[in-house]
Amino acid sequence: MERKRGSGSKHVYDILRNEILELALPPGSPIDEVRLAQRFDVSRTPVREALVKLAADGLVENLPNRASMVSAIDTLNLRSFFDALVLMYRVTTRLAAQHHGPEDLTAIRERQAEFRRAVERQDALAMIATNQAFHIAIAEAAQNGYFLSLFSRLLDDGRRILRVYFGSYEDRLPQRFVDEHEAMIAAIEAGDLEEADRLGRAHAEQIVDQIQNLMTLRSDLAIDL
Amino acid sequence: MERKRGSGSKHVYDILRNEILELALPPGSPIDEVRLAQRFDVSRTPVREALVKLAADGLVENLPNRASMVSAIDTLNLRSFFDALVLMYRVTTRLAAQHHGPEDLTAIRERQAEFRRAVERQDALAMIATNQAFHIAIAEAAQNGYFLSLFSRLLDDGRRILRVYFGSYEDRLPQRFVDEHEAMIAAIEAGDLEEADRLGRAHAEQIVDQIQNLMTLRSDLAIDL
DNA sequence: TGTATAATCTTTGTCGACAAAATTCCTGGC
DNA sequence: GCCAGGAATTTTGTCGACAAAGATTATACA
Repeated sequence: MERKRGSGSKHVYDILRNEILELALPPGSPIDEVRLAQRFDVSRTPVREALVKLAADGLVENLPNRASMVSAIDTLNLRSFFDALVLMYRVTTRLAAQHHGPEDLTAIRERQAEFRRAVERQDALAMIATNQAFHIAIAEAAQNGYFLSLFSRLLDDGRRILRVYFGSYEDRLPQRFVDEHEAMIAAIEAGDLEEADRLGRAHAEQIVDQIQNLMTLRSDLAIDL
Repeated sequence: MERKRGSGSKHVYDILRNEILELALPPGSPIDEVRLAQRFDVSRTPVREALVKLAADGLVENLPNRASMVSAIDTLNLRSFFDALVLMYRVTTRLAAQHHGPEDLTAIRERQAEFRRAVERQDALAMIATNQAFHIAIAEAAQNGYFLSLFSRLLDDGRRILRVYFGSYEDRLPQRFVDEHEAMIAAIEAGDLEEADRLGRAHAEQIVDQIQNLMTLRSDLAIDL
């Protein structure tokens, strides 16, 4: 099984990235380059390249002369995270209303249909994933690479935060999200910037409130905000 | 001249990054790994690691099986850049007013003093650098890593854009900037969120307008907005 | 002469190896 | 029994080398 030249590093990067986001590699766990090299049947060089990229993404920390570690969640400041998340929800929805093209809308609607199906069959993991894809589609319609990259990073961090604090995902995203998504699509299609902004903000703040409520309920896991 | 173990990659990264931002390496120019390795008297391994990091910063593009290139400016969307820049000016100034500590203010004031001196002696390059440092200090006072990293990237891109379009820096930042900076400091110190936001926005939009004015004047260099 | 094809050269992606740094384990002393 | 110091092991950072992919040059043919 020969792999194509140049794909080694990317392959390792993709797999590792996914395992970190899925918490198969828990935060704080050390990363052994040699073991990874054996596992993927490559040398240490592409493994190290993948680790450098993951460090740039903020998913691993690269201590000098020491083993790399999956970046810990407690280094994430939750207040910063919520502030940035709300702002990016707002601005991507607003700019999508301003700059979207017709093909953007079809992509957004497809993601929304997938999200709706996940909600209907009460598949919590799929809800997280499809909700994320829905908002990434909106961010792509906003046609601003700066906001897209920050938003992507925020949603990735959010996945890890949710899984760390509410590991089992027993809490389901409500039907209400489906309706809010529909309203956002309508505002984007209508090109109503203010309404899109308002909906994005309300949607984001509802998510933040929900997370914070769960956190106060589980005060044993509480961390300083 | 033995260099310390582990510093090789970082050394190459720092030098290259600075040369890219200073346009000593112009956008679009190819990067030869072997030549860099010889120049820095290291092997290709740390050079490649530095290039991967720079690619993550968006400063170089890494084409598979082809030479890496300094990322071209025309891939930057100026509208996106301006949108993101204005928003980050606003939000960092606002959050600095909300979350700053006393040591943040002294750091901000130091940067402002350096900026004032640069304006007084009409040192254009120093103006750019100290103005950037001033706003980074504000962003650090805002205590939000997400916004800080995006803002840093935006200011770096801004340096390259300015140098590409107005290579000689003959245009000087006006005294007015010094006064606006003072007003921002006062609002931050007073904890006046709305005023800080308003000043940040006005400051940013003035900068954007100034750049756009220069661009229309030099329509020969005009690109699509 | 211009173009397509083949041979050659250059440059990247990957590998195994080695040395430095860190970690672990062992030994000796209290 | 516990701690300190040092040896041995493990793991990282760097290196030189080789093969594959791309770029370049040379060649054959129309």
